[in-house]
Amino acid sequence: MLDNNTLEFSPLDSDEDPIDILRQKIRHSAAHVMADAVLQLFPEAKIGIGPATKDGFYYDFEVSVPFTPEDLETIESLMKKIIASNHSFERTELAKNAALEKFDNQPYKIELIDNLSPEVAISTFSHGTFEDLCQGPHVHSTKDIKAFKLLNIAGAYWRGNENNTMLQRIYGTAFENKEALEQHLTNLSEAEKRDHRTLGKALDLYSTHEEIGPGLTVWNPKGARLRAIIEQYWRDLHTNHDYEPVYSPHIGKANLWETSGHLGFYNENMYAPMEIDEQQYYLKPMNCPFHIMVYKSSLRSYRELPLKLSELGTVYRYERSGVLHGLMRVRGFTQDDAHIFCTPSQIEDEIGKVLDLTFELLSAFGFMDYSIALSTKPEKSVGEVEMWEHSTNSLKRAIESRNLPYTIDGGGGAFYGPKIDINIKDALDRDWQCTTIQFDFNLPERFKLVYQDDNGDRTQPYMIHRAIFGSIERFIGVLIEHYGGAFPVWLSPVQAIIIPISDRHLDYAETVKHELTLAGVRTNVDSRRDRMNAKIRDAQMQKIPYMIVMGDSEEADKTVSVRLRDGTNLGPIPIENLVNRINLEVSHKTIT
RNA sequence: GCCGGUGUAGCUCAGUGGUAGAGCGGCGGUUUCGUAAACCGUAGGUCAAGGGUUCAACUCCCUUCAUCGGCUCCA
Repeated sequence: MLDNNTLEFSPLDSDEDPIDILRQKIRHSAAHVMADAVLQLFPEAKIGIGPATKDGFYYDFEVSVPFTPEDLETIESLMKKIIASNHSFERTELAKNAALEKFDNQPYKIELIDNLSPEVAISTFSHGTFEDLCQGPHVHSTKDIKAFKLLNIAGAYWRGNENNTMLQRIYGTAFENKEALEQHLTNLSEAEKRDHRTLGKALDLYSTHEEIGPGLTVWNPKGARLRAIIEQYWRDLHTNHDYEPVYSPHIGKANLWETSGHLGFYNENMYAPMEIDEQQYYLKPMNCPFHIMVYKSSLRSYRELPLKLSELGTVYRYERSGVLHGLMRVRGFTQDDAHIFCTPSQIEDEIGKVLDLTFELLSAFGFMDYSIALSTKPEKSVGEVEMWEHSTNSLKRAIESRNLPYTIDGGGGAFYGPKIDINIKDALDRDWQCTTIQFDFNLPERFKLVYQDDNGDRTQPYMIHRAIFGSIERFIGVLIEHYGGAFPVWLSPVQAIIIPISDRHLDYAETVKHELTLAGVRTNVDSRRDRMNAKIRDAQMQKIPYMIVMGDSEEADKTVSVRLRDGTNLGPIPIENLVNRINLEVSHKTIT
């Protein structure tokens, strides 16, 4: 059994880098200055906590009237004054009683002090007239906060618990100099431009409708094309890796979900049942019970194992309205799901194969940076201790045999089994949760799964859930943001747009289109009565990789003039050369 | 779900207690053009929905819906 306590270590930390340590100090100090300013402007405010974060800082306040954007400006100018006053940050250590007394009109601080472990020295940091319970560290003086900006206001529950009071949180960011702040603000607006919700609309990929309902997506033709390409590649790859595709329905009877236990432990995320012929049916939140039924459709022999059943299965889960977000968090989505049924001796090898498949699949889409986390047995769990140990070790060995760096989330596994989660890092260095590989000791037991082993005995198989994209919707959302909408050629819904210079080139344009289409290129003729320049601009904004311009000379020479979306003009080339070039990029899945 | 913001034409947005505007897009026409926006004309809106206040509401108030920023980075 893995020891949760000793093996635990925290994910790769920013604390190593001196600039990050400095920023942390600056930001934490800025948070103090902000609390100082807020208390000066709103003396009756109660202060919560004010930590530095990955990109900035925040502070939580209880105020009778929520802050307005104008308040933010006022607070910001007062902060500037405080910073300019060049107050030094002073640390004071004090006894618990003294601390309680000092903060006796700050109930949240009192709560924090009461919860501090007795071994920790209680300290405060002060600058000017403001003093805050804090273990530091801070910069020397307020003037070391060289550049900051308040960003937004949000509600936040005290300690993140929705049973607690809702406080008003002000977010801001701070840097060691103006340039770094400017750079950060530029990055923020860059991220905004890449927002998949904006691009999804601009590129006409998908849409959502009030009439349909929140968290439910319809794919417009271009998005559907992209999705179909992704799914086709996924299917082909899975076939090559010995997965058997299956299909399952969207609803199933109540007793199925009772047996699986979902009605018990997953009820909150399931939609209300519908009654059909006096039977209750539920919309599926997961595919596993159906795949289990496929498994159970015949008595399995050990010779059939591992049995790997795969499906792009659409599931529906209730998500609280406030957490829905574009394609990233929705109520109806498609998992690239598979369930592996195997013998104990096969698990390590199978986990390894899933890892290999994962990296093969994700790298094809240009994701090369991963962070891997292994989650071990939580306090409350089902399944034999030996199974946990065997599985956890096999997960660990599979990762280590591939020399992959990983972290361990001690006790972070599901109650039914240990798991590996893999996040991908996108072009803006943001992490996205995709892949999960999970053991399940619960369902084989509940559904009484067996196989006939080589002694003729009936034995319970191991079962592994795994999804590599996680959700197709979210994965496409990530793809959109990663590429800023300029997809690699193999994924581009429209790979080439044909732009005739004038109407008299339309026939030749159609000929070229025909040839390209025959060669498998997704292309269209822009036959609108518009000038070439306008068509090019349009194609640029649609981020179409190839713009094929043609006029008299191309028609005469049977060539095409090719412009790439980065502005490069390849000049006139034979159609065949273009086709070869595109096909090469498609078959290599070249990232452009 | 909760706190706050937003909702005006297909899209992006302006607007006022006296019943609505631009640009782009669409459509019609003129132009036939050489690598990021030709020109002219024209149609299109119960100002998210419902209720209330008012002589009068897109504007003020309430409710609902949708959407955006957040809601365990822990002194």
